[in-house]
Amino acid sequence: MTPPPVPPLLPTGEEAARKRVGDLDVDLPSMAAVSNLFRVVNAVRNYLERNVLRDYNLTFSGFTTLWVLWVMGSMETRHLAAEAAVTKGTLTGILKTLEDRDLVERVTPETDRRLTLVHLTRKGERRMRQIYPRFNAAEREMTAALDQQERDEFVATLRHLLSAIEGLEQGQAVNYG
Amino acid sequence: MTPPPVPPLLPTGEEAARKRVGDLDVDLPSMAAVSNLFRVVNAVRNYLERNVLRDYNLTFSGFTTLWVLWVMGSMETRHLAAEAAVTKGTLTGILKTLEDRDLVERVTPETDRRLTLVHLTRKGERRMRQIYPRFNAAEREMTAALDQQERDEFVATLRHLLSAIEGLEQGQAVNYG
DNA sequence: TTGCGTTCGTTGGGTCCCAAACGATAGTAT
DNA sequence: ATACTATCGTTTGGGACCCAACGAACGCAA
Repeated sequence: MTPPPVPPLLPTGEEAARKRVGDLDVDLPSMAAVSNLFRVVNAVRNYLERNVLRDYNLTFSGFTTLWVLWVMGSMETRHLAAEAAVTKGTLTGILKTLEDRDLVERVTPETDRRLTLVHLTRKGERRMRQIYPRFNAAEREMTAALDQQERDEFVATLRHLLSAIEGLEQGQAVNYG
Repeated sequence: MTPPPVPPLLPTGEEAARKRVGDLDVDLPSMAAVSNLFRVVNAVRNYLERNVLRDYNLTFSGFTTLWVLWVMGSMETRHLAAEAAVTKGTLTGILKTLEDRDLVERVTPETDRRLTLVHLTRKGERRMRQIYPRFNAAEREMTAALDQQERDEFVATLRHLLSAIEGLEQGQAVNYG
């Protein structure tokens, strides 16, 4: 375990980026916002997967899907996909995995045989009651560095961004359908 | 194209979540921070992929990889993986795709045949000069809703979160290696 | 009732993603 | 020289992800 011969590369590469694109007409603040956003999300997802979800053999997407069902109740596939922010095709695979583990069930209603109603099994609900407290505790650990005001402003900005981007997508909407 | 018979579900499900977990001892603000963070990133990634990257047949990961090479110059696989925030194994696949498209090259240096040095081809560099202005323009569109102060505070909070999470991971570090 | 367009969830193909195991290479201590 | 050990990038296996194409089921009009 010898120390590396050279100092580690800049973690974010931001300084290098500023120099490289300096001659182009680049908006650096928006670059910083987007690239740091992705860094944070990677860190958050990895932290949750490695410290919580791993113990229950669940992926982040699997957890999200179970969470939506737990919070909002049984729902049809396309709505579930929209809530979990994945396409219907992706959700098919996720549900297959969860169904193999007996955490969810798929039912075709007789009133319209095109549909599929998804709901949590008993086991799925029990599992969520175990996991969620730990998941939320990890969320709290990660955001503990922010005081109340900074955290509230952060959430407000996230909502602000979300509605702005949805506005940009008008007419060519992301449909997850 | 008939309108849906019922109003769309709450996009974030936050209200429903508050009711569902109300009896548990849950930290709602951190839940809001994390879940909105993921929503925003999904929206940002989708917007960039559909409006910019798609025209060049590039995935988000492929673009990120090219961007790091473009900005920071040729580098060895493990460093590139760390910069792009993926594991070495993942990067192997990404590089295979990019190499098939003649955008990057892999070279084994004679001084140490365990290593692989990755660099952009001429075509790869030309491609980046085409794409990046459009990519950055899209970044600017998405963050245009934020005034300068809000944007700066947002970036500061992102950095704050990043270092906090890295602190939590001490000793069981994520090392993309 | 027989078409015909629409709306479902699923499938297939290509890519990405991680963790773990692996083979090749290099360094080091006998 | 010869093991031992550490360090590379790659491979493997399970899963997630999108898009586009699809078949089954539905609804409505001719």
